[in-house]
Amino acid sequence: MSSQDEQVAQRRSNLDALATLGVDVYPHAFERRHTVADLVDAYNARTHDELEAERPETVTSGRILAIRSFGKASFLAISDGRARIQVYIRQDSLPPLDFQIFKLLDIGDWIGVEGRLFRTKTNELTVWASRLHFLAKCLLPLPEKWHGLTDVEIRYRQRYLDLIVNAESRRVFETRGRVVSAVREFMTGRGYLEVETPMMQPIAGGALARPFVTHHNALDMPLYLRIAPELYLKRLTVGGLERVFEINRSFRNEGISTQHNPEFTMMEFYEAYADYQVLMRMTEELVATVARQSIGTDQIAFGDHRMSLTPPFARLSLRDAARAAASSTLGRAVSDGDLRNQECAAGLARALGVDIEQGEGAGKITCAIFEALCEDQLIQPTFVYDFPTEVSPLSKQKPGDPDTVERFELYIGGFEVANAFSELNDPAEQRRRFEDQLKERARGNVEAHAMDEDYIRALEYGLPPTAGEGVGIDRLVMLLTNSPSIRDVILFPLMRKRE
RNA sequence: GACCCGGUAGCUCAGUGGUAGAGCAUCUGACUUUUAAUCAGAGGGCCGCGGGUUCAAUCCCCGCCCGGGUCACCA
Repeated sequence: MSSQDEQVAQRRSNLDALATLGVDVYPHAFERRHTVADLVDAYNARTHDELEAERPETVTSGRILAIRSFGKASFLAISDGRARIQVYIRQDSLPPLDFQIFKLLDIGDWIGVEGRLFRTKTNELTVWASRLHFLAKCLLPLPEKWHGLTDVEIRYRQRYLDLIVNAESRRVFETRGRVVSAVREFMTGRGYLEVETPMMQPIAGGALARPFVTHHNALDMPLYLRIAPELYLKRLTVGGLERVFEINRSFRNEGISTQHNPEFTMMEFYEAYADYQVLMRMTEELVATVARQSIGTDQIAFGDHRMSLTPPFARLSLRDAARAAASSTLGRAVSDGDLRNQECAAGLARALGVDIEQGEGAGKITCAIFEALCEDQLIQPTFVYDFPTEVSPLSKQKPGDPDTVERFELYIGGFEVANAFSELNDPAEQRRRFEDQLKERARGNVEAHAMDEDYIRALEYGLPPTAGEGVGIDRLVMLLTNSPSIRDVILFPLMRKRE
């Protein structure tokens, strides 16, 4: 019998023995007076003498994380997930049945404890158990107490184990919860209405990405999991909802990396009468406020870097960034005009060793140069603004410069955290952009945007001047929790099927 | 998809072309204020899977599976 089988058999036999004693081994509820965290909060500051004077009584519960046994006396460490407390067990302080129960406990079991609080000789806050209640069995051995669980594969596949033994992991997901709450509070506080739009869409639009495909049986209709909520949210702005946001799960059928999970969370919002300049100022406030509310500061450490999220953030035009990087790499002056000319831009890309595809336009090449040379250098928060029209089919052009749109991306820690633009609201121009995308698609670009006639019709009813933005919640949480991989901030990241 | 690294006891990790190792965990015994408890003993292994080389493979070679990283693609 393997060690695991042996340990499971032992735990099963302890469970059977409890049942034989007449213990309900799967009780339905337990009424506790305090959580473990309550006790620690309330009594951690009390001295030995204060506790002896007060003799506070409690009924609490948790999972056993350690057992130190001395024959007729023992110490347990129990946890409610938030805090730990010690339980002191003595044979002469417990009813005989409860001591029998104690002897059949294993590490990982859930128990309820009644008793009074005191401090041991070593000054540890402890519950002196007068009653023990069995709540549920842990049939499998837990990871080791000292090194814990470090195998990332098990941490992702069996997140519950990670959460039981790695306090840091729990802290990350608590922070994530606070980030989402803070984002919601920030938006609703500014008069935005939280809405929910379809995750299953007949046309997957709003971003340049490959969708997941599914099928509705009764309607016999192909459907796509959304790649973005964008087009639906703007339909709502057409409908007069002037400020809307959605905390949305979106899905993109693409590679997995430290910064990409096939399903990910964005906060996308639209504000009528605003343009991208307004959103830059709002985004600074959002990021700084959310940081302060979720981790208590807007000064963060990320890997080897320290970043300040205090507004204002740096601003850098995309072409200037690409131009400066290309100039310094090549040791010769590169002009704005060079980047706007397809032949010059393609030549630059070749000289810089940046991969581009045959027939790619100047705008796409400029972006490729930016991504290759600049992106991972942008550690401190930086708005990169003014993108080529070619790569932005839903954004509004700059006055007098049809090759450029009013769009920005926010970079922090070397990756993109937000993407925003003044929304294209001219239906005729939108149709032309979609048609360009169809040409892209015909060239074999599977990520090109699809035609969406209903969206154009919505624009024909009139979209007020509007700016919109998507903020990557997972990536924001990575920054605020100093997590190097997006999988560390997603409870159940997608993993290949096992067995 | 390409390349690099990894997979050995429940967990964390050593290790060697010749019968497989430690700590924690588990079991037995001692112990009524310990806290990585201690002490004495014991059990626990398809060394990821499948081929090959070899008298002999956990180790060398090839393929595959799973994971991590880098790149590519994307957000």
